Amino acid sequence: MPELPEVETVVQGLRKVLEGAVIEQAWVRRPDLRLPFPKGLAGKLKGQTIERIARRAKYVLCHLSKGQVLLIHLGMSGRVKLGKGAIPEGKHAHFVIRTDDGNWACLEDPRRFGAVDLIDQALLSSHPFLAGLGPEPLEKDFDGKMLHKGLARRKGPIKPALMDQKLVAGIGNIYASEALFRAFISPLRPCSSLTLTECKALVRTVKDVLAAAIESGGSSLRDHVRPDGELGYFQHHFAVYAQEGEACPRCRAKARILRIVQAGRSSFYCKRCQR
DNA sequence: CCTTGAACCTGCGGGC
DNA sequence: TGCCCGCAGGTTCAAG
Repeated sequence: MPELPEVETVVQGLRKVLEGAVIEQAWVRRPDLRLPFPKGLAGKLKGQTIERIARRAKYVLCHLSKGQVLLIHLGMSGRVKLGKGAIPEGKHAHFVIRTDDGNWACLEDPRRFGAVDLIDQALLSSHPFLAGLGPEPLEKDFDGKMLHKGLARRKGPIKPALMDQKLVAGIGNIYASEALFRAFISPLRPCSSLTLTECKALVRTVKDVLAAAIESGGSSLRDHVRPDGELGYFQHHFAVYAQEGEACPRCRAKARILRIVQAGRSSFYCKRCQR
């Protein structure tokens, strides 16, 4: 499910219910996600207060009272559900915590590309998942100048580069296509050919599309629901993603949305509007 | 270094 | 109905 907007939506949902609560019990049902669960995780979580929940790129970071951080990555198909009362038993309910006020949070992940780790706060930024991540796209340090410099000596096309978490962290397959469409830039354009003006425009559209998606509660495709069970609805605003064969929303009937494969992922664009 | 492609795993929808 | 194929929001590792 999750690119930055979806993860941000998850974080916002979890905050309301979990921040300030004490973990009364935790269960690891199936430990073999992409990264094996840390040994003794359930026991280590028991009794800790969830002080603050944050996001870095596509990672959920639950800061705990003993100076530790519970890191959650949702992979491709992960979701977090919240509830009260009976603990969920589903086949893909791999990890559950229950708080002292009777709420539970459950990580479900059919494809098991997700990961959970528990790390000391002091070691957070050097954790293998987080070290080397580029700037947050919604922060000020992601700007046209920085992007232009970052692209200057890259060889390949812009679209896979936008998804490179070392360049800028949090953009995935949906929002890369959407941001490029809004900036009228072809996904095939060589990175080094983008002018500073185009980089500024692209930074603007990346920020705009991510902010708009967060505002809409993220995109609900196959798996993604918000922790409260509500659906995000940004998928109804896709201009190009998964719109192959549809009329381009900008030039209308004059061109249809194309699907191509780049670095093994689908890209969607309008050949007429994006140069 | 940099880039691409395959691999990880399950589920769903389409075509036959 | 059932089977086979392609496809899916991410990351990482090997190979070129």
